[in-house]
Amino acid sequence: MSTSNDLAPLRHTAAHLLAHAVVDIFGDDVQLAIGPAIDNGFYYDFHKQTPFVPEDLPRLENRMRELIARDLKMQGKPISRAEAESYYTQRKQPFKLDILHGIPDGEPLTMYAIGDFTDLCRGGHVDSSAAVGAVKLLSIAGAYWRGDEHNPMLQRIYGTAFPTQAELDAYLAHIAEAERRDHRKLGRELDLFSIEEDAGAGLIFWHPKGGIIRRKMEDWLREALTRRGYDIVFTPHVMRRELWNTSGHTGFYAENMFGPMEVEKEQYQLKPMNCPGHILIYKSRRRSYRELPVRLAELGTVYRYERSGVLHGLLRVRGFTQDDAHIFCMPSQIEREIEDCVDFAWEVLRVFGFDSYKVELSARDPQKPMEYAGTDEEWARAEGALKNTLDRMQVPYSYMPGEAVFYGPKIDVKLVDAIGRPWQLTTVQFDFNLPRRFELEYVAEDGSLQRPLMVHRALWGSVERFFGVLIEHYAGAFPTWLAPVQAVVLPITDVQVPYARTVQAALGDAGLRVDVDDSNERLQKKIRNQQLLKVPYMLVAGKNEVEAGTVNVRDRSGAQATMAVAAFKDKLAGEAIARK
RNA sequence: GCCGACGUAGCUCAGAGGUAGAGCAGCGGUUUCGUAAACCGCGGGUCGUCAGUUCAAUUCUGACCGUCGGCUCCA
Repeated sequence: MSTSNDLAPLRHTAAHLLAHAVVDIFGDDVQLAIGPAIDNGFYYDFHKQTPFVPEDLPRLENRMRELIARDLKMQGKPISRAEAESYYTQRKQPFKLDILHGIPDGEPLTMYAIGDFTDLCRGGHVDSSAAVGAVKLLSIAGAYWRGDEHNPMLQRIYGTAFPTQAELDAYLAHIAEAERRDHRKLGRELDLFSIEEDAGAGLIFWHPKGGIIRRKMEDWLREALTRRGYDIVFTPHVMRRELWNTSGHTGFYAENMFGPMEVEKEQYQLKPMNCPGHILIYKSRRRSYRELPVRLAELGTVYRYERSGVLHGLLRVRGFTQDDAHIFCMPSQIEREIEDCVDFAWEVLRVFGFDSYKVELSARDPQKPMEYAGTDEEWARAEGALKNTLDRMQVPYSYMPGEAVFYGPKIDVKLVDAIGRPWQLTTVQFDFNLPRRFELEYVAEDGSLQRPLMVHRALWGSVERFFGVLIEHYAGAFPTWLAPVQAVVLPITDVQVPYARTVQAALGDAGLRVDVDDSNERLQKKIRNQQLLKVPYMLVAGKNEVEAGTVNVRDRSGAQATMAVAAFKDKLAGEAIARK
């Protein structure tokens, strides 16, 4: 299949055809803004007195198909700045004029014409409308001019285009698959979690089945943390606001914090981050170089104010638990620590069934050193440490200058899920800011006081978000070790219920999570119900099985095998231990 | 927060200015059944919340709460 890069010219042309269709149908009511190709298609922004309605999309789409069928040629013509200026002034197109004014003097300008539609455009088109092939308009949305909320709100129409209908259909099927996996839908259907209007937006309730999965995830994490030399800590959810003044969060992070609360005339603050808490533990006594690195880990629940419009299921919430850790170490130790963080990230990928990832190294913008905390030397050394580590581990990565946060450079790992979507979860960040603000130190070998390096690191990012990603990655069909119910015994008639109970007890004694479906339903219905709940194994128990002391095991794919109860117990326990 | 759409039973959804319906789920019963939906019956909604208009509102208007698609891809 073509990549989005190859498709950009085709989609850019499709955007022009969309604008053509909009002008055809709505005429002078619209002003044109901008219409680029994007990763999965294209959009065009318009300013229009009355908003587009969903019924407009098929009309516009049909019009676009007519234009495509006419095989219109795309023709570019150079134009002078003055000509462009008067062209758009005459036609009362303020956004086009704004674009024009943003183009540096001396750059050549081109007008691209296709059919009756002419647009100031940088170019990058296919030659004719016929090459656009198959189009589909997907949605209408509001978007600020130039993405700035102080600017007018425009009407954006999103669409996509492919050379052939078959490729378009494949893409639409992919979208449908993503909808099928939507963690919000599966979360309800599988009774994993909910968000309760009575409690407030962006706050997650973990139901018993979601709770089992979370506990299994956390059990694994705590084991891994311990194995890798982290110390697990717990810190308060509310701390004096003065602490957040010291850390600087009341300044640079104020936008994302819940408001202060007053207790006995003292201001307190719900924590948006765990770092100050860990720093207080570090500072609680004098530290020696002998005990470094200090690695403090916490499943730390934080609360952040997110604007109502950006909340999204488990992926964007207002209260969540970070799998957070802070590493305090000497410069000589830093590369080993970074390496372990990256290696830890690999372990996460492996354990949770991801086999693809991308790594980004975010550095500061060399043009604006003043906008960052920390000295040039610190930045050079930290970026060097990150680079060296990745190179030594032979990890391919993208170097992203200007993408670092103000307090230090970082490595981000984006994992790629079962249907190819990237998710940014793991982050490993240097912090030059907090050690200085809190005056962190340790006693060096020569007795002098030195400032430790501090690294923030999260693997899942947050338990909630990672859970959401896992639900979609597995499409709700969790591997045995995570599945809330690992097997369900299905007695065919009431007569087998006592036997089903003994099977349940035998497996339960081995620490396995097993239910019995003793409902008054036929076997077909029980199977259907459990299939919808995505239980890994169904154990059918009828007359034959009772007599033989076996169960007929049906897995989620529908495959069947009869085996002794003890044999199934070993199989299931083996999978649980192997985290399959 | 902003633009647009939406909010009717647990879920999916229909409906109309004169106080509501289906399927599934639930409950009761019949059936005792071999690998993705047996049959009969019953209960369940102050139609998101609060105001306003009206003889009358769940339906119209407004505010609020919440959900969904977007608001960083730059001629």
